[in-house]
Amino acid sequence: MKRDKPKYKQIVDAAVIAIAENGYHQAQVSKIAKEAGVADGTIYLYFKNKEEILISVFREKMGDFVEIVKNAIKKDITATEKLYEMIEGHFRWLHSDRHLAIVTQLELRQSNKDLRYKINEVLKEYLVLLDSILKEGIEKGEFDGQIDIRLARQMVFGTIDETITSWVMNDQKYDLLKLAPEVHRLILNGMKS
Amino acid sequence: MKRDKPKYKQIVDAAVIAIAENGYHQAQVSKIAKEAGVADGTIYLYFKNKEEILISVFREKMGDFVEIVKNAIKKDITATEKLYEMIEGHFRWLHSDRHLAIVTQLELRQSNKDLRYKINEVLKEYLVLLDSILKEGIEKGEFDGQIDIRLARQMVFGTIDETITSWVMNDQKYDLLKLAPEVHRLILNGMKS
Amino acid sequence: MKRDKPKYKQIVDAAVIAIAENGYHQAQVSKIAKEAGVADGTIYLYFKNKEEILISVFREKMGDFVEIVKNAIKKDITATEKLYEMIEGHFRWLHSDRHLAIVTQLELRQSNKDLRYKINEVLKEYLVLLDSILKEGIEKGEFDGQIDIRLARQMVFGTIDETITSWVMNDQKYDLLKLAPEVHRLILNGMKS
Amino acid sequence: MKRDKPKYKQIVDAAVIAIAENGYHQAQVSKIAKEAGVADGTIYLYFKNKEEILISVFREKMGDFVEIVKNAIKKDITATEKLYEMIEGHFRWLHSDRHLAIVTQLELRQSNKDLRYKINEVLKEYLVLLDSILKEGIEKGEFDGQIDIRLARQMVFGTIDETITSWVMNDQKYDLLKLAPEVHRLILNGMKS
DNA sequence: GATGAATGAGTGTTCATTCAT
DNA sequence: AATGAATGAACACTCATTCAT
Repeated sequence: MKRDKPKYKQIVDAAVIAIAENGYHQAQVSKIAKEAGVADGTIYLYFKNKEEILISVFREKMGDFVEIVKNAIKKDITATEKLYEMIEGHFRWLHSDRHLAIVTQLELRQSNKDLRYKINEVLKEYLVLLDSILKEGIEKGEFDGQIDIRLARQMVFGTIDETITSWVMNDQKYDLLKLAPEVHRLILNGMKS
Repeated sequence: MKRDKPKYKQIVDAAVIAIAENGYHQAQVSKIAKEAGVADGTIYLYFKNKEEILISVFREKMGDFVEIVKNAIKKDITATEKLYEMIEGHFRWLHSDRHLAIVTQLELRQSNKDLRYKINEVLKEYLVLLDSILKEGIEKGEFDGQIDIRLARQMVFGTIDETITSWVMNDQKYDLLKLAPEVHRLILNGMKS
Repeated sequence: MKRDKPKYKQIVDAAVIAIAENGYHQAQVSKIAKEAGVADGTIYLYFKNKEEILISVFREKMGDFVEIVKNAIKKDITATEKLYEMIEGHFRWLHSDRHLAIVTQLELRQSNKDLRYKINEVLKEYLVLLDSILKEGIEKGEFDGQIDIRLARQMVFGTIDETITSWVMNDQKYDLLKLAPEVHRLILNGMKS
Repeated sequence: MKRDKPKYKQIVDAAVIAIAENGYHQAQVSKIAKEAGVADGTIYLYFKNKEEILISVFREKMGDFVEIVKNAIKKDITATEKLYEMIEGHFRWLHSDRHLAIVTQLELRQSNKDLRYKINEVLKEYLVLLDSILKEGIEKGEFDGQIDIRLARQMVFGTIDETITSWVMNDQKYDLLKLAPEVHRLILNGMKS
């Protein structure tokens, strides 16, 4: 691997832009290469094939975000607060990179099952962190001890993901970050009056 | 349109099976035609192009389900109960057709952005019903008057969708229907103890 | 298989011309299609892939020749005469098709090992016929009972093949057919005075 | 040219091994360089291009063998005996280098027409020696004065070549050297009883 | 002399759609 | 209405060669 070489990062970043601007199926290797300012063949000095570029996009970018969450979890705060940090961090992560938001929420989902399976592997690291927050909250009595962890995880992730996707499909025209408190509140208290 | 002709339905059903069994990208028009027992060219007497078949799959099948929900809403029950009927109905709908579940949760999401926008148009009818339940619940004081309808809708839909997708990705090996009460409870009360 | 359809033969013949005129590595599928007067995609209705075209070229054309030899062998003539018919038939076969001669003697030998292995399978049918002539000649006392059949076969085939290849490499500028009697004589009597 | 520098020979030897072990089309310049223990670019300090390496392989190795034959011809022996020395020498040459045998009999024949014409230029030196033996034999009355020198040459070379190729294709699993007397006998006396 | 990272031209194959029958 | 043979555009990847160091 040559992940430390500057061209590796250069190509990953170019892939995000090429996919966001042209769409998944129209982001040919030659377009990515052009965007990165390298020759087509150079791509293959850093990636085995096109799929490797795409999985790397997700792994590298998601990795940045997982780091943020990991740091938030280490803090001496309640599970409730950690959950907020996760939601807000997730929103902030994609809010700060319009292209990346389009790629993760819309384009990368068009990939074939093989690639999506690999993407899910990366996603698992995120879901494990979420689970640990949920477990901690239950242990500390902050969250309802009766809840099914798997269902709760699906509610949290499903709500966050759907919120971001809607924001992207609406051309990111409102402020995603401002929604964090209300999403947090809904997840914790539900809709009941 | 020739939606009433028997071959129209025949082709739509064949498309569901072809996609579920071969995957979105491997469900060529010729495979759908073979599954439907017609010639390739015949497809084009009933659909303008391949995209039309796929959008029809979603429209026809989703239509069946929307009818169910519409009937549930007419009943003289509380908004809370209507919400339960919707969740349970959604689960029951996909629980009763394994192929369709695979197609809506996994395969159709690989379609390009254009098709997905069109699918979302169809989905809107469903979301409008969901909104009406939410509004009714707020008016009747069952749901918190402070909630943002859009966010609440995204939580409900995101949670349901993620729950079903997880079930499909786990090869539908547990009983989806049994999860309805807990999902309903989580949405209403949240995770807080 | 669709070997009886006229387009099958049309494509095989086009391949011979395309390869002879452009060389093995420059005979792209698109060139063969153009020569055959069909679209590129049409090729794949009759052949699984490019290699299939090439092996078919050899099989179909070699088949024609093997038939000739089979008929010659049935005749009520001596093994010595049968051997002459084989040599003369081989020369006549390639003499009658300049393009095919170039393809079998020069171009097809550039194919990769896989393809050459398959070509050798076809060639085996020819060598079996040769062996049967040799055995018959030995039994009838026409040929030396001491000779090693395998070596004799290699001498006969090696001599014929080298003679034709030289003729092709010299741009087929002399009369190959006239060499048959002398080649026959050399094989039977050797060089000794 | 830099044929005397140690790296020149080093690269030629590496090419033989790389081609024999990987096949003609899989013997990339980078593989030859690696086998020779030099950088890719270094190859181009000694050879104009890849074709130059391959022609050098044939020239250098064939040259060794031609020397042997030249010495054999100088001896005070009959043309018949010289012919035997040539056959036996040819067999011995390739028998002593398994890699080289694969390269000359199988792999190098996959090269394009251009390269094969150049290889034939090198081969000519060998064929001239063969011709001189044939002429001497005729003059001395050992060989039939009626034979066509060119055809006789093609018989001798074709038989030897086909014999060696068969041996290589059979994974060199029998003793090639033992075949020399019988091949010699066949060429001289033919198959007739 | 030696290196090796970078280059970029070149091609077999698939499949949605058409149209003569 | 129905057929299915024919079409042809579109793209990831390899590898011989170069040249700045």
